[in-house]
Amino acid sequence: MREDLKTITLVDQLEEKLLQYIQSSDLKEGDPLPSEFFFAEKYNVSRNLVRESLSRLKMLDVIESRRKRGIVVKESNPMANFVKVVKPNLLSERSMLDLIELRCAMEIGIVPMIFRNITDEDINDLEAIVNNESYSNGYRVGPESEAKFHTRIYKIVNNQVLLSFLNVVVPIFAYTSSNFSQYEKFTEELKKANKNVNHKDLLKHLKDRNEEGYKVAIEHHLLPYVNYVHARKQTIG
Amino acid sequence: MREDLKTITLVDQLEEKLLQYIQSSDLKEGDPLPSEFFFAEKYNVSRNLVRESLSRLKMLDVIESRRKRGIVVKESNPMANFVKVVKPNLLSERSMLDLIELRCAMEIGIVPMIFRNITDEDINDLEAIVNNESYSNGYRVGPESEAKFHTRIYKIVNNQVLLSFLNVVVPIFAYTSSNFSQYEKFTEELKKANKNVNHKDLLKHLKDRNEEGYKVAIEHHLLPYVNYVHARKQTIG
DNA sequence: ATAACCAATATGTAGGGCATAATGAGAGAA
DNA sequence: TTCTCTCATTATGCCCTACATATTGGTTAT
Repeated sequence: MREDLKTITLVDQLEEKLLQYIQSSDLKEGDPLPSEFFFAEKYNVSRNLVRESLSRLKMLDVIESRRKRGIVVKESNPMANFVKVVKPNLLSERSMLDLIELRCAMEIGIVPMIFRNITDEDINDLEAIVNNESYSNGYRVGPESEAKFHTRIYKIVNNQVLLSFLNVVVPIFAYTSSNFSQYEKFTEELKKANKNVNHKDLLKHLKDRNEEGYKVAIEHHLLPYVNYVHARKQTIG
Repeated sequence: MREDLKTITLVDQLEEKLLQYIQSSDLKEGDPLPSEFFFAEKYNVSRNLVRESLSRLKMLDVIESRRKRGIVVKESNPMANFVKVVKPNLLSERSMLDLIELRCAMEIGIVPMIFRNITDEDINDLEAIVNNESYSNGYRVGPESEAKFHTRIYKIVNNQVLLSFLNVVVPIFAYTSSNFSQYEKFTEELKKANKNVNHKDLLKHLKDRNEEGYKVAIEHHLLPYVNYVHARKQTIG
């Protein structure tokens, strides 16, 4: 019934106004904003509220403030600060599953871009990473190695937002594989079906510039996750 | 040189502490948090700073506050509030290109998930949407129709975060196609090469449950964007 | 026992005050 | 004139008090 008790406060409105002000005033990165006092007068609120609103924008990396220098506009990576709040403890399982699913989709979707950009240097770096991996505790490498390899892959695409996204989802993957019980089952099944693909296999396709082969391989590589997400979503509705 | 003048303030630290507090205290959605006064005492700061920190978390939808009721924890869609700040005016061209690229990758990557989930009801809805589209001003529909169709596609995947992501990037697409000059050139080229794919074509593949055909078609459908992004990135380095 | 009322409580907002650091102008020296 | 040092100015960072308001829960009255 009374779900909508969260009142829209002055700070909320002010935040909106300040955003509009910044957007409409055609400011570029590094340009200074008027002082807190100015906004307080302009919008007829106390300096406290202005500070609160600006504080929100600071967190989102829209602006940055320096003592006395005042506040300057920032052009930020829109995903960079996400990593602050997207933490396993604060997310519902549902959201985590969504994020895992998106990461898998992303990884498959960037294949054309990878093969458009890949250079010999990329191959060399990846080779070094793969040679350093240890499969000591089974056929699957640890989350750190996993992240290292895929981060390097993402770099080929030359997309900063994509890299930030990976930073966001890596903790989710780590959390999931160590906390969600039935998870291991899916990896086991894959192994038995002999469809398990490791980084060495992926690298081979990259070396051969074999886009189709890589695409199939990466789909298999991610299949345990996709299956897991699908199954869990069925369960929790 | 002196780029790093942005001092780490007490609010920044407090924000971190409060996040940790929330994460470590094992609170579920709807659970109340201690009062602002409590935190002020606990961390030896003024209530103002506590309010500022909490205000940031509110903006990120981690918490929600109600008069007197106090502050309660929220389990939010991690991407939902993004749409507030990811606005064309506040982004560098670079970030916009990154986002466009990611959206294309996403669209291609979710194809397996679409065909895993699709039902007759989905087909019917999509058919209604396509029949309502007007190609009056050329062979390409407007951004609204574009968004409508793809939103419905995304719904098939049953992924809330994905839908939010679409909300984030739609304004970017609209801004780009109306503000970035050489953009139209790429669409033109595609049309000439007779590779242009419209929603009707996509729908046909969905109807036929033809995953491979759809995959190829959606890649063609998005090719103008991908080419545009690639070309621009080459130009701006 | 139910209804009306009141006190306690926590957020929302205002405004004053002080510390500090960066800036720029003005004074003094070469 | 020009360079350097100093100081007033200014804007952010932080604290404190006070009050309005809305919700909650207990108390009183019927």
